[in-house]
Amino acid sequence: MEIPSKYSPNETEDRIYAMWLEKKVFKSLPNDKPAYTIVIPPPNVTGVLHMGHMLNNTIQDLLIRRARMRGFNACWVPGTDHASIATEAKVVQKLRKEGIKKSDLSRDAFMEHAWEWTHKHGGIILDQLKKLGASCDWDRTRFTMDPKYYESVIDCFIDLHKKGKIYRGERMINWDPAALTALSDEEVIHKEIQSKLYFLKYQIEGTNEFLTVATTRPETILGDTAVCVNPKDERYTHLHGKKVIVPLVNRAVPVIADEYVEIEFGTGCLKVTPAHDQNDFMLGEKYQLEVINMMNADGTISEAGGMYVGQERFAVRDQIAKDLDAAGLLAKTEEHLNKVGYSERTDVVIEPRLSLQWFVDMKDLSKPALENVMNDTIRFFPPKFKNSYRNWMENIKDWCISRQLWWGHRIPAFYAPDGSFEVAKNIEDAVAQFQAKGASWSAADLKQDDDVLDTWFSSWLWPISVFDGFYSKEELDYYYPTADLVTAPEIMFFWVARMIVAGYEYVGNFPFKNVYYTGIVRDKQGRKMSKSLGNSPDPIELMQQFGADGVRVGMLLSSPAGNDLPFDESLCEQGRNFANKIWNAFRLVKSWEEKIDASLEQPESSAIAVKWMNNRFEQVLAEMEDGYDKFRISEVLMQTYKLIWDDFCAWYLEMAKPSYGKGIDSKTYNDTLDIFQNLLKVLHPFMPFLTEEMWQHMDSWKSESEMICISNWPAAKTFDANIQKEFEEFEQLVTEVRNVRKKQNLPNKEALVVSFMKTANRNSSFDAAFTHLCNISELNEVSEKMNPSFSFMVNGVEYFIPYTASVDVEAEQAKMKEELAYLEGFLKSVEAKLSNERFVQNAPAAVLEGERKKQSDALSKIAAIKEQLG
RNA sequence: GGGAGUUUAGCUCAGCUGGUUCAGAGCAUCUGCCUUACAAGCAGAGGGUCACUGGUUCGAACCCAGUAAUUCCCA
Repeated sequence: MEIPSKYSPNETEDRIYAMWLEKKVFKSLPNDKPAYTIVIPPPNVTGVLHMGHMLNNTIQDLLIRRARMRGFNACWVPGTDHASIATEAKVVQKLRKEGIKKSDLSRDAFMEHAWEWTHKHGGIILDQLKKLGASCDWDRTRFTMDPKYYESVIDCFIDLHKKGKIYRGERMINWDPAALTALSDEEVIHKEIQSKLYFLKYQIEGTNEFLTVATTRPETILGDTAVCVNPKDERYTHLHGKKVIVPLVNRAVPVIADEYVEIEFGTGCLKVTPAHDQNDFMLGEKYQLEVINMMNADGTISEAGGMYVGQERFAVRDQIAKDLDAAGLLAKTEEHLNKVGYSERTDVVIEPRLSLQWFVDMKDLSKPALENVMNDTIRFFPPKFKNSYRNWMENIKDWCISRQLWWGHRIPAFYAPDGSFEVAKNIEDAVAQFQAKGASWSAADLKQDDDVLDTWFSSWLWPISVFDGFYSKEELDYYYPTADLVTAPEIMFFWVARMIVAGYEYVGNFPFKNVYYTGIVRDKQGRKMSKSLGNSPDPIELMQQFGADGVRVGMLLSSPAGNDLPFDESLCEQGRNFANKIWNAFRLVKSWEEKIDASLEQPESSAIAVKWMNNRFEQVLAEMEDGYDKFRISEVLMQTYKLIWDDFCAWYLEMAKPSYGKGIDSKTYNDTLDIFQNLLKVLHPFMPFLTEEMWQHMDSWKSESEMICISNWPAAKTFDANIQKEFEEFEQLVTEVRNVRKKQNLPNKEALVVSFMKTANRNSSFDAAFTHLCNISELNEVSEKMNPSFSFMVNGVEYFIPYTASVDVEAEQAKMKEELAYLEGFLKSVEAKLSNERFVQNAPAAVLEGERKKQSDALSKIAAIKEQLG
């Protein structure tokens, strides 16, 4: 059979993936085997695959594939998130293009559009994951708005409300005046903005004196109800208890004193607008200040403002500055670098706003979640994230869960005309509950809350609800807790922490054992990859160019847990090259099939090669298992890479390769197949397509297991560190000989004679491999130095290769002198150490011994060079 | 403003208990090679004041303090 010299992933990957699906190898149902479960961080239902997903899902696939091969019942649950605000924004945008305004639609009509949009664009991302090779159990695909999932979210709300953990209250929230909804803190992006600091003059009541107050938002004076100074600020002590007149508005407000005010900032005086600033609200509650809400939901000035009514907030800011200036009440303005909150979705400036919202009281709920991360019941990788987790959980605030949107889980609260309400699963239950309390409202009287729940209020149940855990214990008991969660550190608070909270609250156990935090994928300039910057490559195109395996390797080559990944296409190129390298190793071994000569004995050089390679495999396997335990994925990949490229291809295959025109003995051939098979197994999680393709080409492998993805992971055996040590000497020897060849321009075809000085303890175990690999015609033991010749020392044994005519003797001697000088300097430093009494007294024996060995090695090398120089 | 990191070769990173795993890896670079699996390759080589300053120690990339640069999270 003809195998092309270049591996072409495009012809392979779809075929292999189709085979896996057809054989249902990713399917999982509870059985006798131990479960190993991962739930996917559900991407936005209408989203498309970006590089962050690629990284994330490659890691998950790797973990799940390895687990599957290690004999676990591996279950990777895929699914998507309804992404309330993002999806609704897209639907609104699409409708607008069609000339339809959301406000003209009924809720039901809008929902129809939203579902239509979801069905049209939903699931694209899941198909893209298949290209990547993701071995999810696709039959389990879940969506956070599936009927059963929906129900669990509503039941959770009702339950927490019953427990008194959910309440309704007036709070300062982040208001998006464009989307007309409250946002969670996490949906607000703080940007540094060059703005102005306005210095406003407040007349002190009953005097002609003025107090100057600095503010970035002069329009909010319409809502001022106090001015605050620091009690320690001596400049203003005389004003405590006095009143000042708000400029233009002419309202008299008290001067209050609170430590909150920073003496250094501005003039040290703070205007207090309780309705329009989080901290001012706090001051307002503390000092019982009047609350004037001077702004409408859309960001225009309200009736309560009294002036500029109906005008837009930023227009008023400019206007009021002019008017203040005209009235002589604007002392000055300064440039000021200010942090301003913007809406993640609409990119408008957030308005702090008082409003009635639903909250979850997190204080008690979060306790087990904090404790069990800190005590490593749930382990974070890398562990440094425990610090910020603790910081957040210890200062946790109540969670605002209502959103003024339609796309999502509608809050199950039913209001009576008198404003009283009941939380119930449906309107019938609500009527019954009202009646139980003696209120005889009928269904027609009641109105359900218009708002929906924060998306995270559904996704925090993900590890439970994907198994219908609220309604059936069967699957939950088997699959939960899951093994690993792979996600980005940015959503540690709004997702990871809350899943842990929900896990303890509803299952009484943690949702996952390990959390692996990936880094952020950045471009070469260190910028985060984003659609708006247009600096993100299209993952699908990348996979077409380099193959899914190449891209997987590229992503993992440089991404230790928690570290950002500076993405560069050259990494994928490296991955592709690696695939090709293995492919060609396969071609070589495959070609031996026809060269087997049963009459041949295994040559000694091959026997040692097999022995060493098997030993090497065990050694690296042990290192890899250790790396996996610590989630040091990129290190494991690099170990695998070097094991295959360097150890197997560069050394083993070269040693085992029959000489030109010769056949191969069947023992070496079979040993090589066994070695190759193990290598492919440990490589499979990284490069599933390539390894499966090769597996399918080799009948003897297929007879062990139909497919590599369900074959058995190699069991760890012991290894002999001595063999590796001997190999390293051999490696050095080969390199020295190659250098000599290079110096003389001697091609490998020409055989060489190598001599070595008779020594008692020279190890000869690799001699056969040495003569085979380096084309040595004679390897002689001599008792006298050979001159003139190249000489070098490997582990205390001196080797000689006679000069041929073309050697530049002068240059050789100059080089030797250089080395001599270096060795003498080295010796001096070692001897200085050894003559230091305190070192000799304090250093451990092993260190001392090492230093003495350095000394004796250096001495013998120096002697050898001196002799060579004559 | 509060908190958490990071700084080692041109790039991306290892370096675990202070000492032979101690200055390393991959990529990139340079020099030879179309050598009968692979030029997407082979063989070899060069490359670092371990951010800076001080301290502890017989001994510091590693521990301590300070400085600088930088990233992230929170307000």
